[in-house]
Amino acid sequence: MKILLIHSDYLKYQVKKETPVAEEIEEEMKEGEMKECLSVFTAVEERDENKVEKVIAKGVNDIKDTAEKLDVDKIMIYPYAHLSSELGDPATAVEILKGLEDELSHDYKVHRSPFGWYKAFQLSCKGHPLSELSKEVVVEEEGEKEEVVSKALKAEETLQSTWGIMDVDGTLHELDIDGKDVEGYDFKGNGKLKDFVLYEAGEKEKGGAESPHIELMRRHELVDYEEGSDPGNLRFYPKGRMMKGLLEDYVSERTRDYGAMEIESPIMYDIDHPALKKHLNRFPARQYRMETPDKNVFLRFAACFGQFLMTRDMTLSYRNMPVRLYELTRYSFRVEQRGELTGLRRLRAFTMPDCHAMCKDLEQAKDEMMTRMNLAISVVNDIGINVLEDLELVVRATQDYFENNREQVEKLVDNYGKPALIELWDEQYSYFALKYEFNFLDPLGRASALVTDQVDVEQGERYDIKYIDEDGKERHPYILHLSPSGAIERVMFTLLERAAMQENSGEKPTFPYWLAPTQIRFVPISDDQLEHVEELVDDLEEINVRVDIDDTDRTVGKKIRQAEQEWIPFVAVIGPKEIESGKLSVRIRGEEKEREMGLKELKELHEKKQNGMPFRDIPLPRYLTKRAIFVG
RNA sequence: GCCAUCGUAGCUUAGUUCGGCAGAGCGGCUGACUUGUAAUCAGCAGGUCGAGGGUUCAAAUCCCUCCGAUGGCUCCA
Repeated sequence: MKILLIHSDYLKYQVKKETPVAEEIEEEMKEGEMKECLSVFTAVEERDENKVEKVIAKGVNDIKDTAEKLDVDKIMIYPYAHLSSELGDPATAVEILKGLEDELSHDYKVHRSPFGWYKAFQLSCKGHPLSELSKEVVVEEEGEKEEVVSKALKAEETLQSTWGIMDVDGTLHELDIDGKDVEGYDFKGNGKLKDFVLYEAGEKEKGGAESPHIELMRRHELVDYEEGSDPGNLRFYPKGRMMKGLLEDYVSERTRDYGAMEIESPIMYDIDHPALKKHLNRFPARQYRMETPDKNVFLRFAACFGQFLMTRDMTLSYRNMPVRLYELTRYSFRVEQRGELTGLRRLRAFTMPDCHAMCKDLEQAKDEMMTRMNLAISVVNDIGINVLEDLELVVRATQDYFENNREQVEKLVDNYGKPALIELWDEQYSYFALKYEFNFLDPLGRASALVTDQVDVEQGERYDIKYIDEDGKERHPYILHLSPSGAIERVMFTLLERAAMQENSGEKPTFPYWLAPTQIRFVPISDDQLEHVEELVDDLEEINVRVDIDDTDRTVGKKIRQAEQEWIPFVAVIGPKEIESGKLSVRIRGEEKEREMGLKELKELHEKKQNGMPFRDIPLPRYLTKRAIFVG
């Protein structure tokens, strides 16, 4: 509803002729006049339909607000269609206008001019600064929005789960969880798994400390908050962008190697698209919503939409299956509740590698899921996160699915290689019947999922994705949803948290070598060595090493300290001695004493640590004196 | 979203209890020093005290609203 409020000396009207939508009126309503009043020109709009009472309440509120400020006791309600181009139906309009009249009558003298008549009117506006005011009365489409996005969210709230631990040999131990007590399994030597159970199903200790990665991501000039955006949308500095880019490169390369076809799809979708609308109802998340010039759209929370709409239009035969599609979503968007956001761990905009496989039947889906689990294990290990030591497996399924496919779950747990948490749902709240996750546990027992794969038993049909089977009949595929590494930001979160854990246990914290922003730093003792160092750096860059030079006028001690604080793996001090001997004095991070070696040996050490992982050039100027500071 | 805590220079922070001149260290800049494996010395610049409103002779300090951050609840990649 749109309203235009005018503080008037008077408003006077005479009814002339009825329009097709005119309300029936008494003779006495055919003309009217009010002096020293607030004139309320009103247009009821389409979006007010079905929300009559709320619109009235809100409108009354707004009008009273203004009336109080202007200190008037008379109100003229005047229907005025020209305020809006999206008018509601006349019956609703009359209902709302009458409602406003009734409600306002309690406190004001109210006159309502008739709806749907051509009228002549004379109006005198007082002309002071507050005398003209237009307002839009919008009732949040709570009902509607909730309907669209939250069925799965709501279903999840009432979900009943039973919990268990499955051994590698397939034995399932049912857990009895009461607060901080877990019975039914001997967690000896497996404290992390117990922490994980408590995090998922029990109560954990109160009073958590700030996640260490938050300070680290800023101190190392990787990532920072961006107050100019929405919460959970971060800025990446050059070093952070490089690290993230390398991870993106690697995960994408490995996923393509597995046989996935990389595609690209839009980040926004029509909220009124029938298949998408139903899909939203089966995914427990909130979306960013926005208006384009022609449509109401939402921002994707994963790559499903684009890939499914694409496969729906494809011609598929059983011979093509499984069909694997991959996209690195930069970004996926989820409007997580404000209090759920933390640093790199939980964001509203994040980069997720998302790989779907269309499988012709459940048997093929099971086999494919196993292949993909091995891909994920290999990818995560190679990145520098130890799957067995650092992560915990959970398999979640509906009770029904588990009973009929227990063998699959046993194989997944066996393949992972250590006891896993099992969650069984009493009903299927979302589109998947089974999912597994690799979860990282921080020292305070907070779990974050990285890798996940799901068996989707609904959306082949929902999106009308079809393949022609051997018997010539059309069938809907089972769809797997894999993120082979988990969100890239969350991978960075895990790496930083792990570094903090190293530090706490007395080790020197490190980045995986292939991700270290600077891999080798040269520290010349004085400016005299700069020319020589320059040659060494040129030489090293030939074989793809990220090298830089500390050419500041700090003391050697200070330069070393600086390099240590940047967690640089190799630091080479160059003075007259080294130039003389042609050797290098190399400090290796984590070793007590520096080592003397030739350039060749340093190159070999580099190659060994780089281990064939992707490479990007150093993202900052070679000379430290040329570098701008991003954070303190 | 709810509850709690927090927001002072680029960074870390003192000052907020009980209203009364906004201070320091690091970093930056300038100069000196040209240095041998985790902090060289001196000087200078740098502040809408998160934003807006209110109370007051006077607000970083008290009150209100908003924004942002952290932790917990809930939830996820």
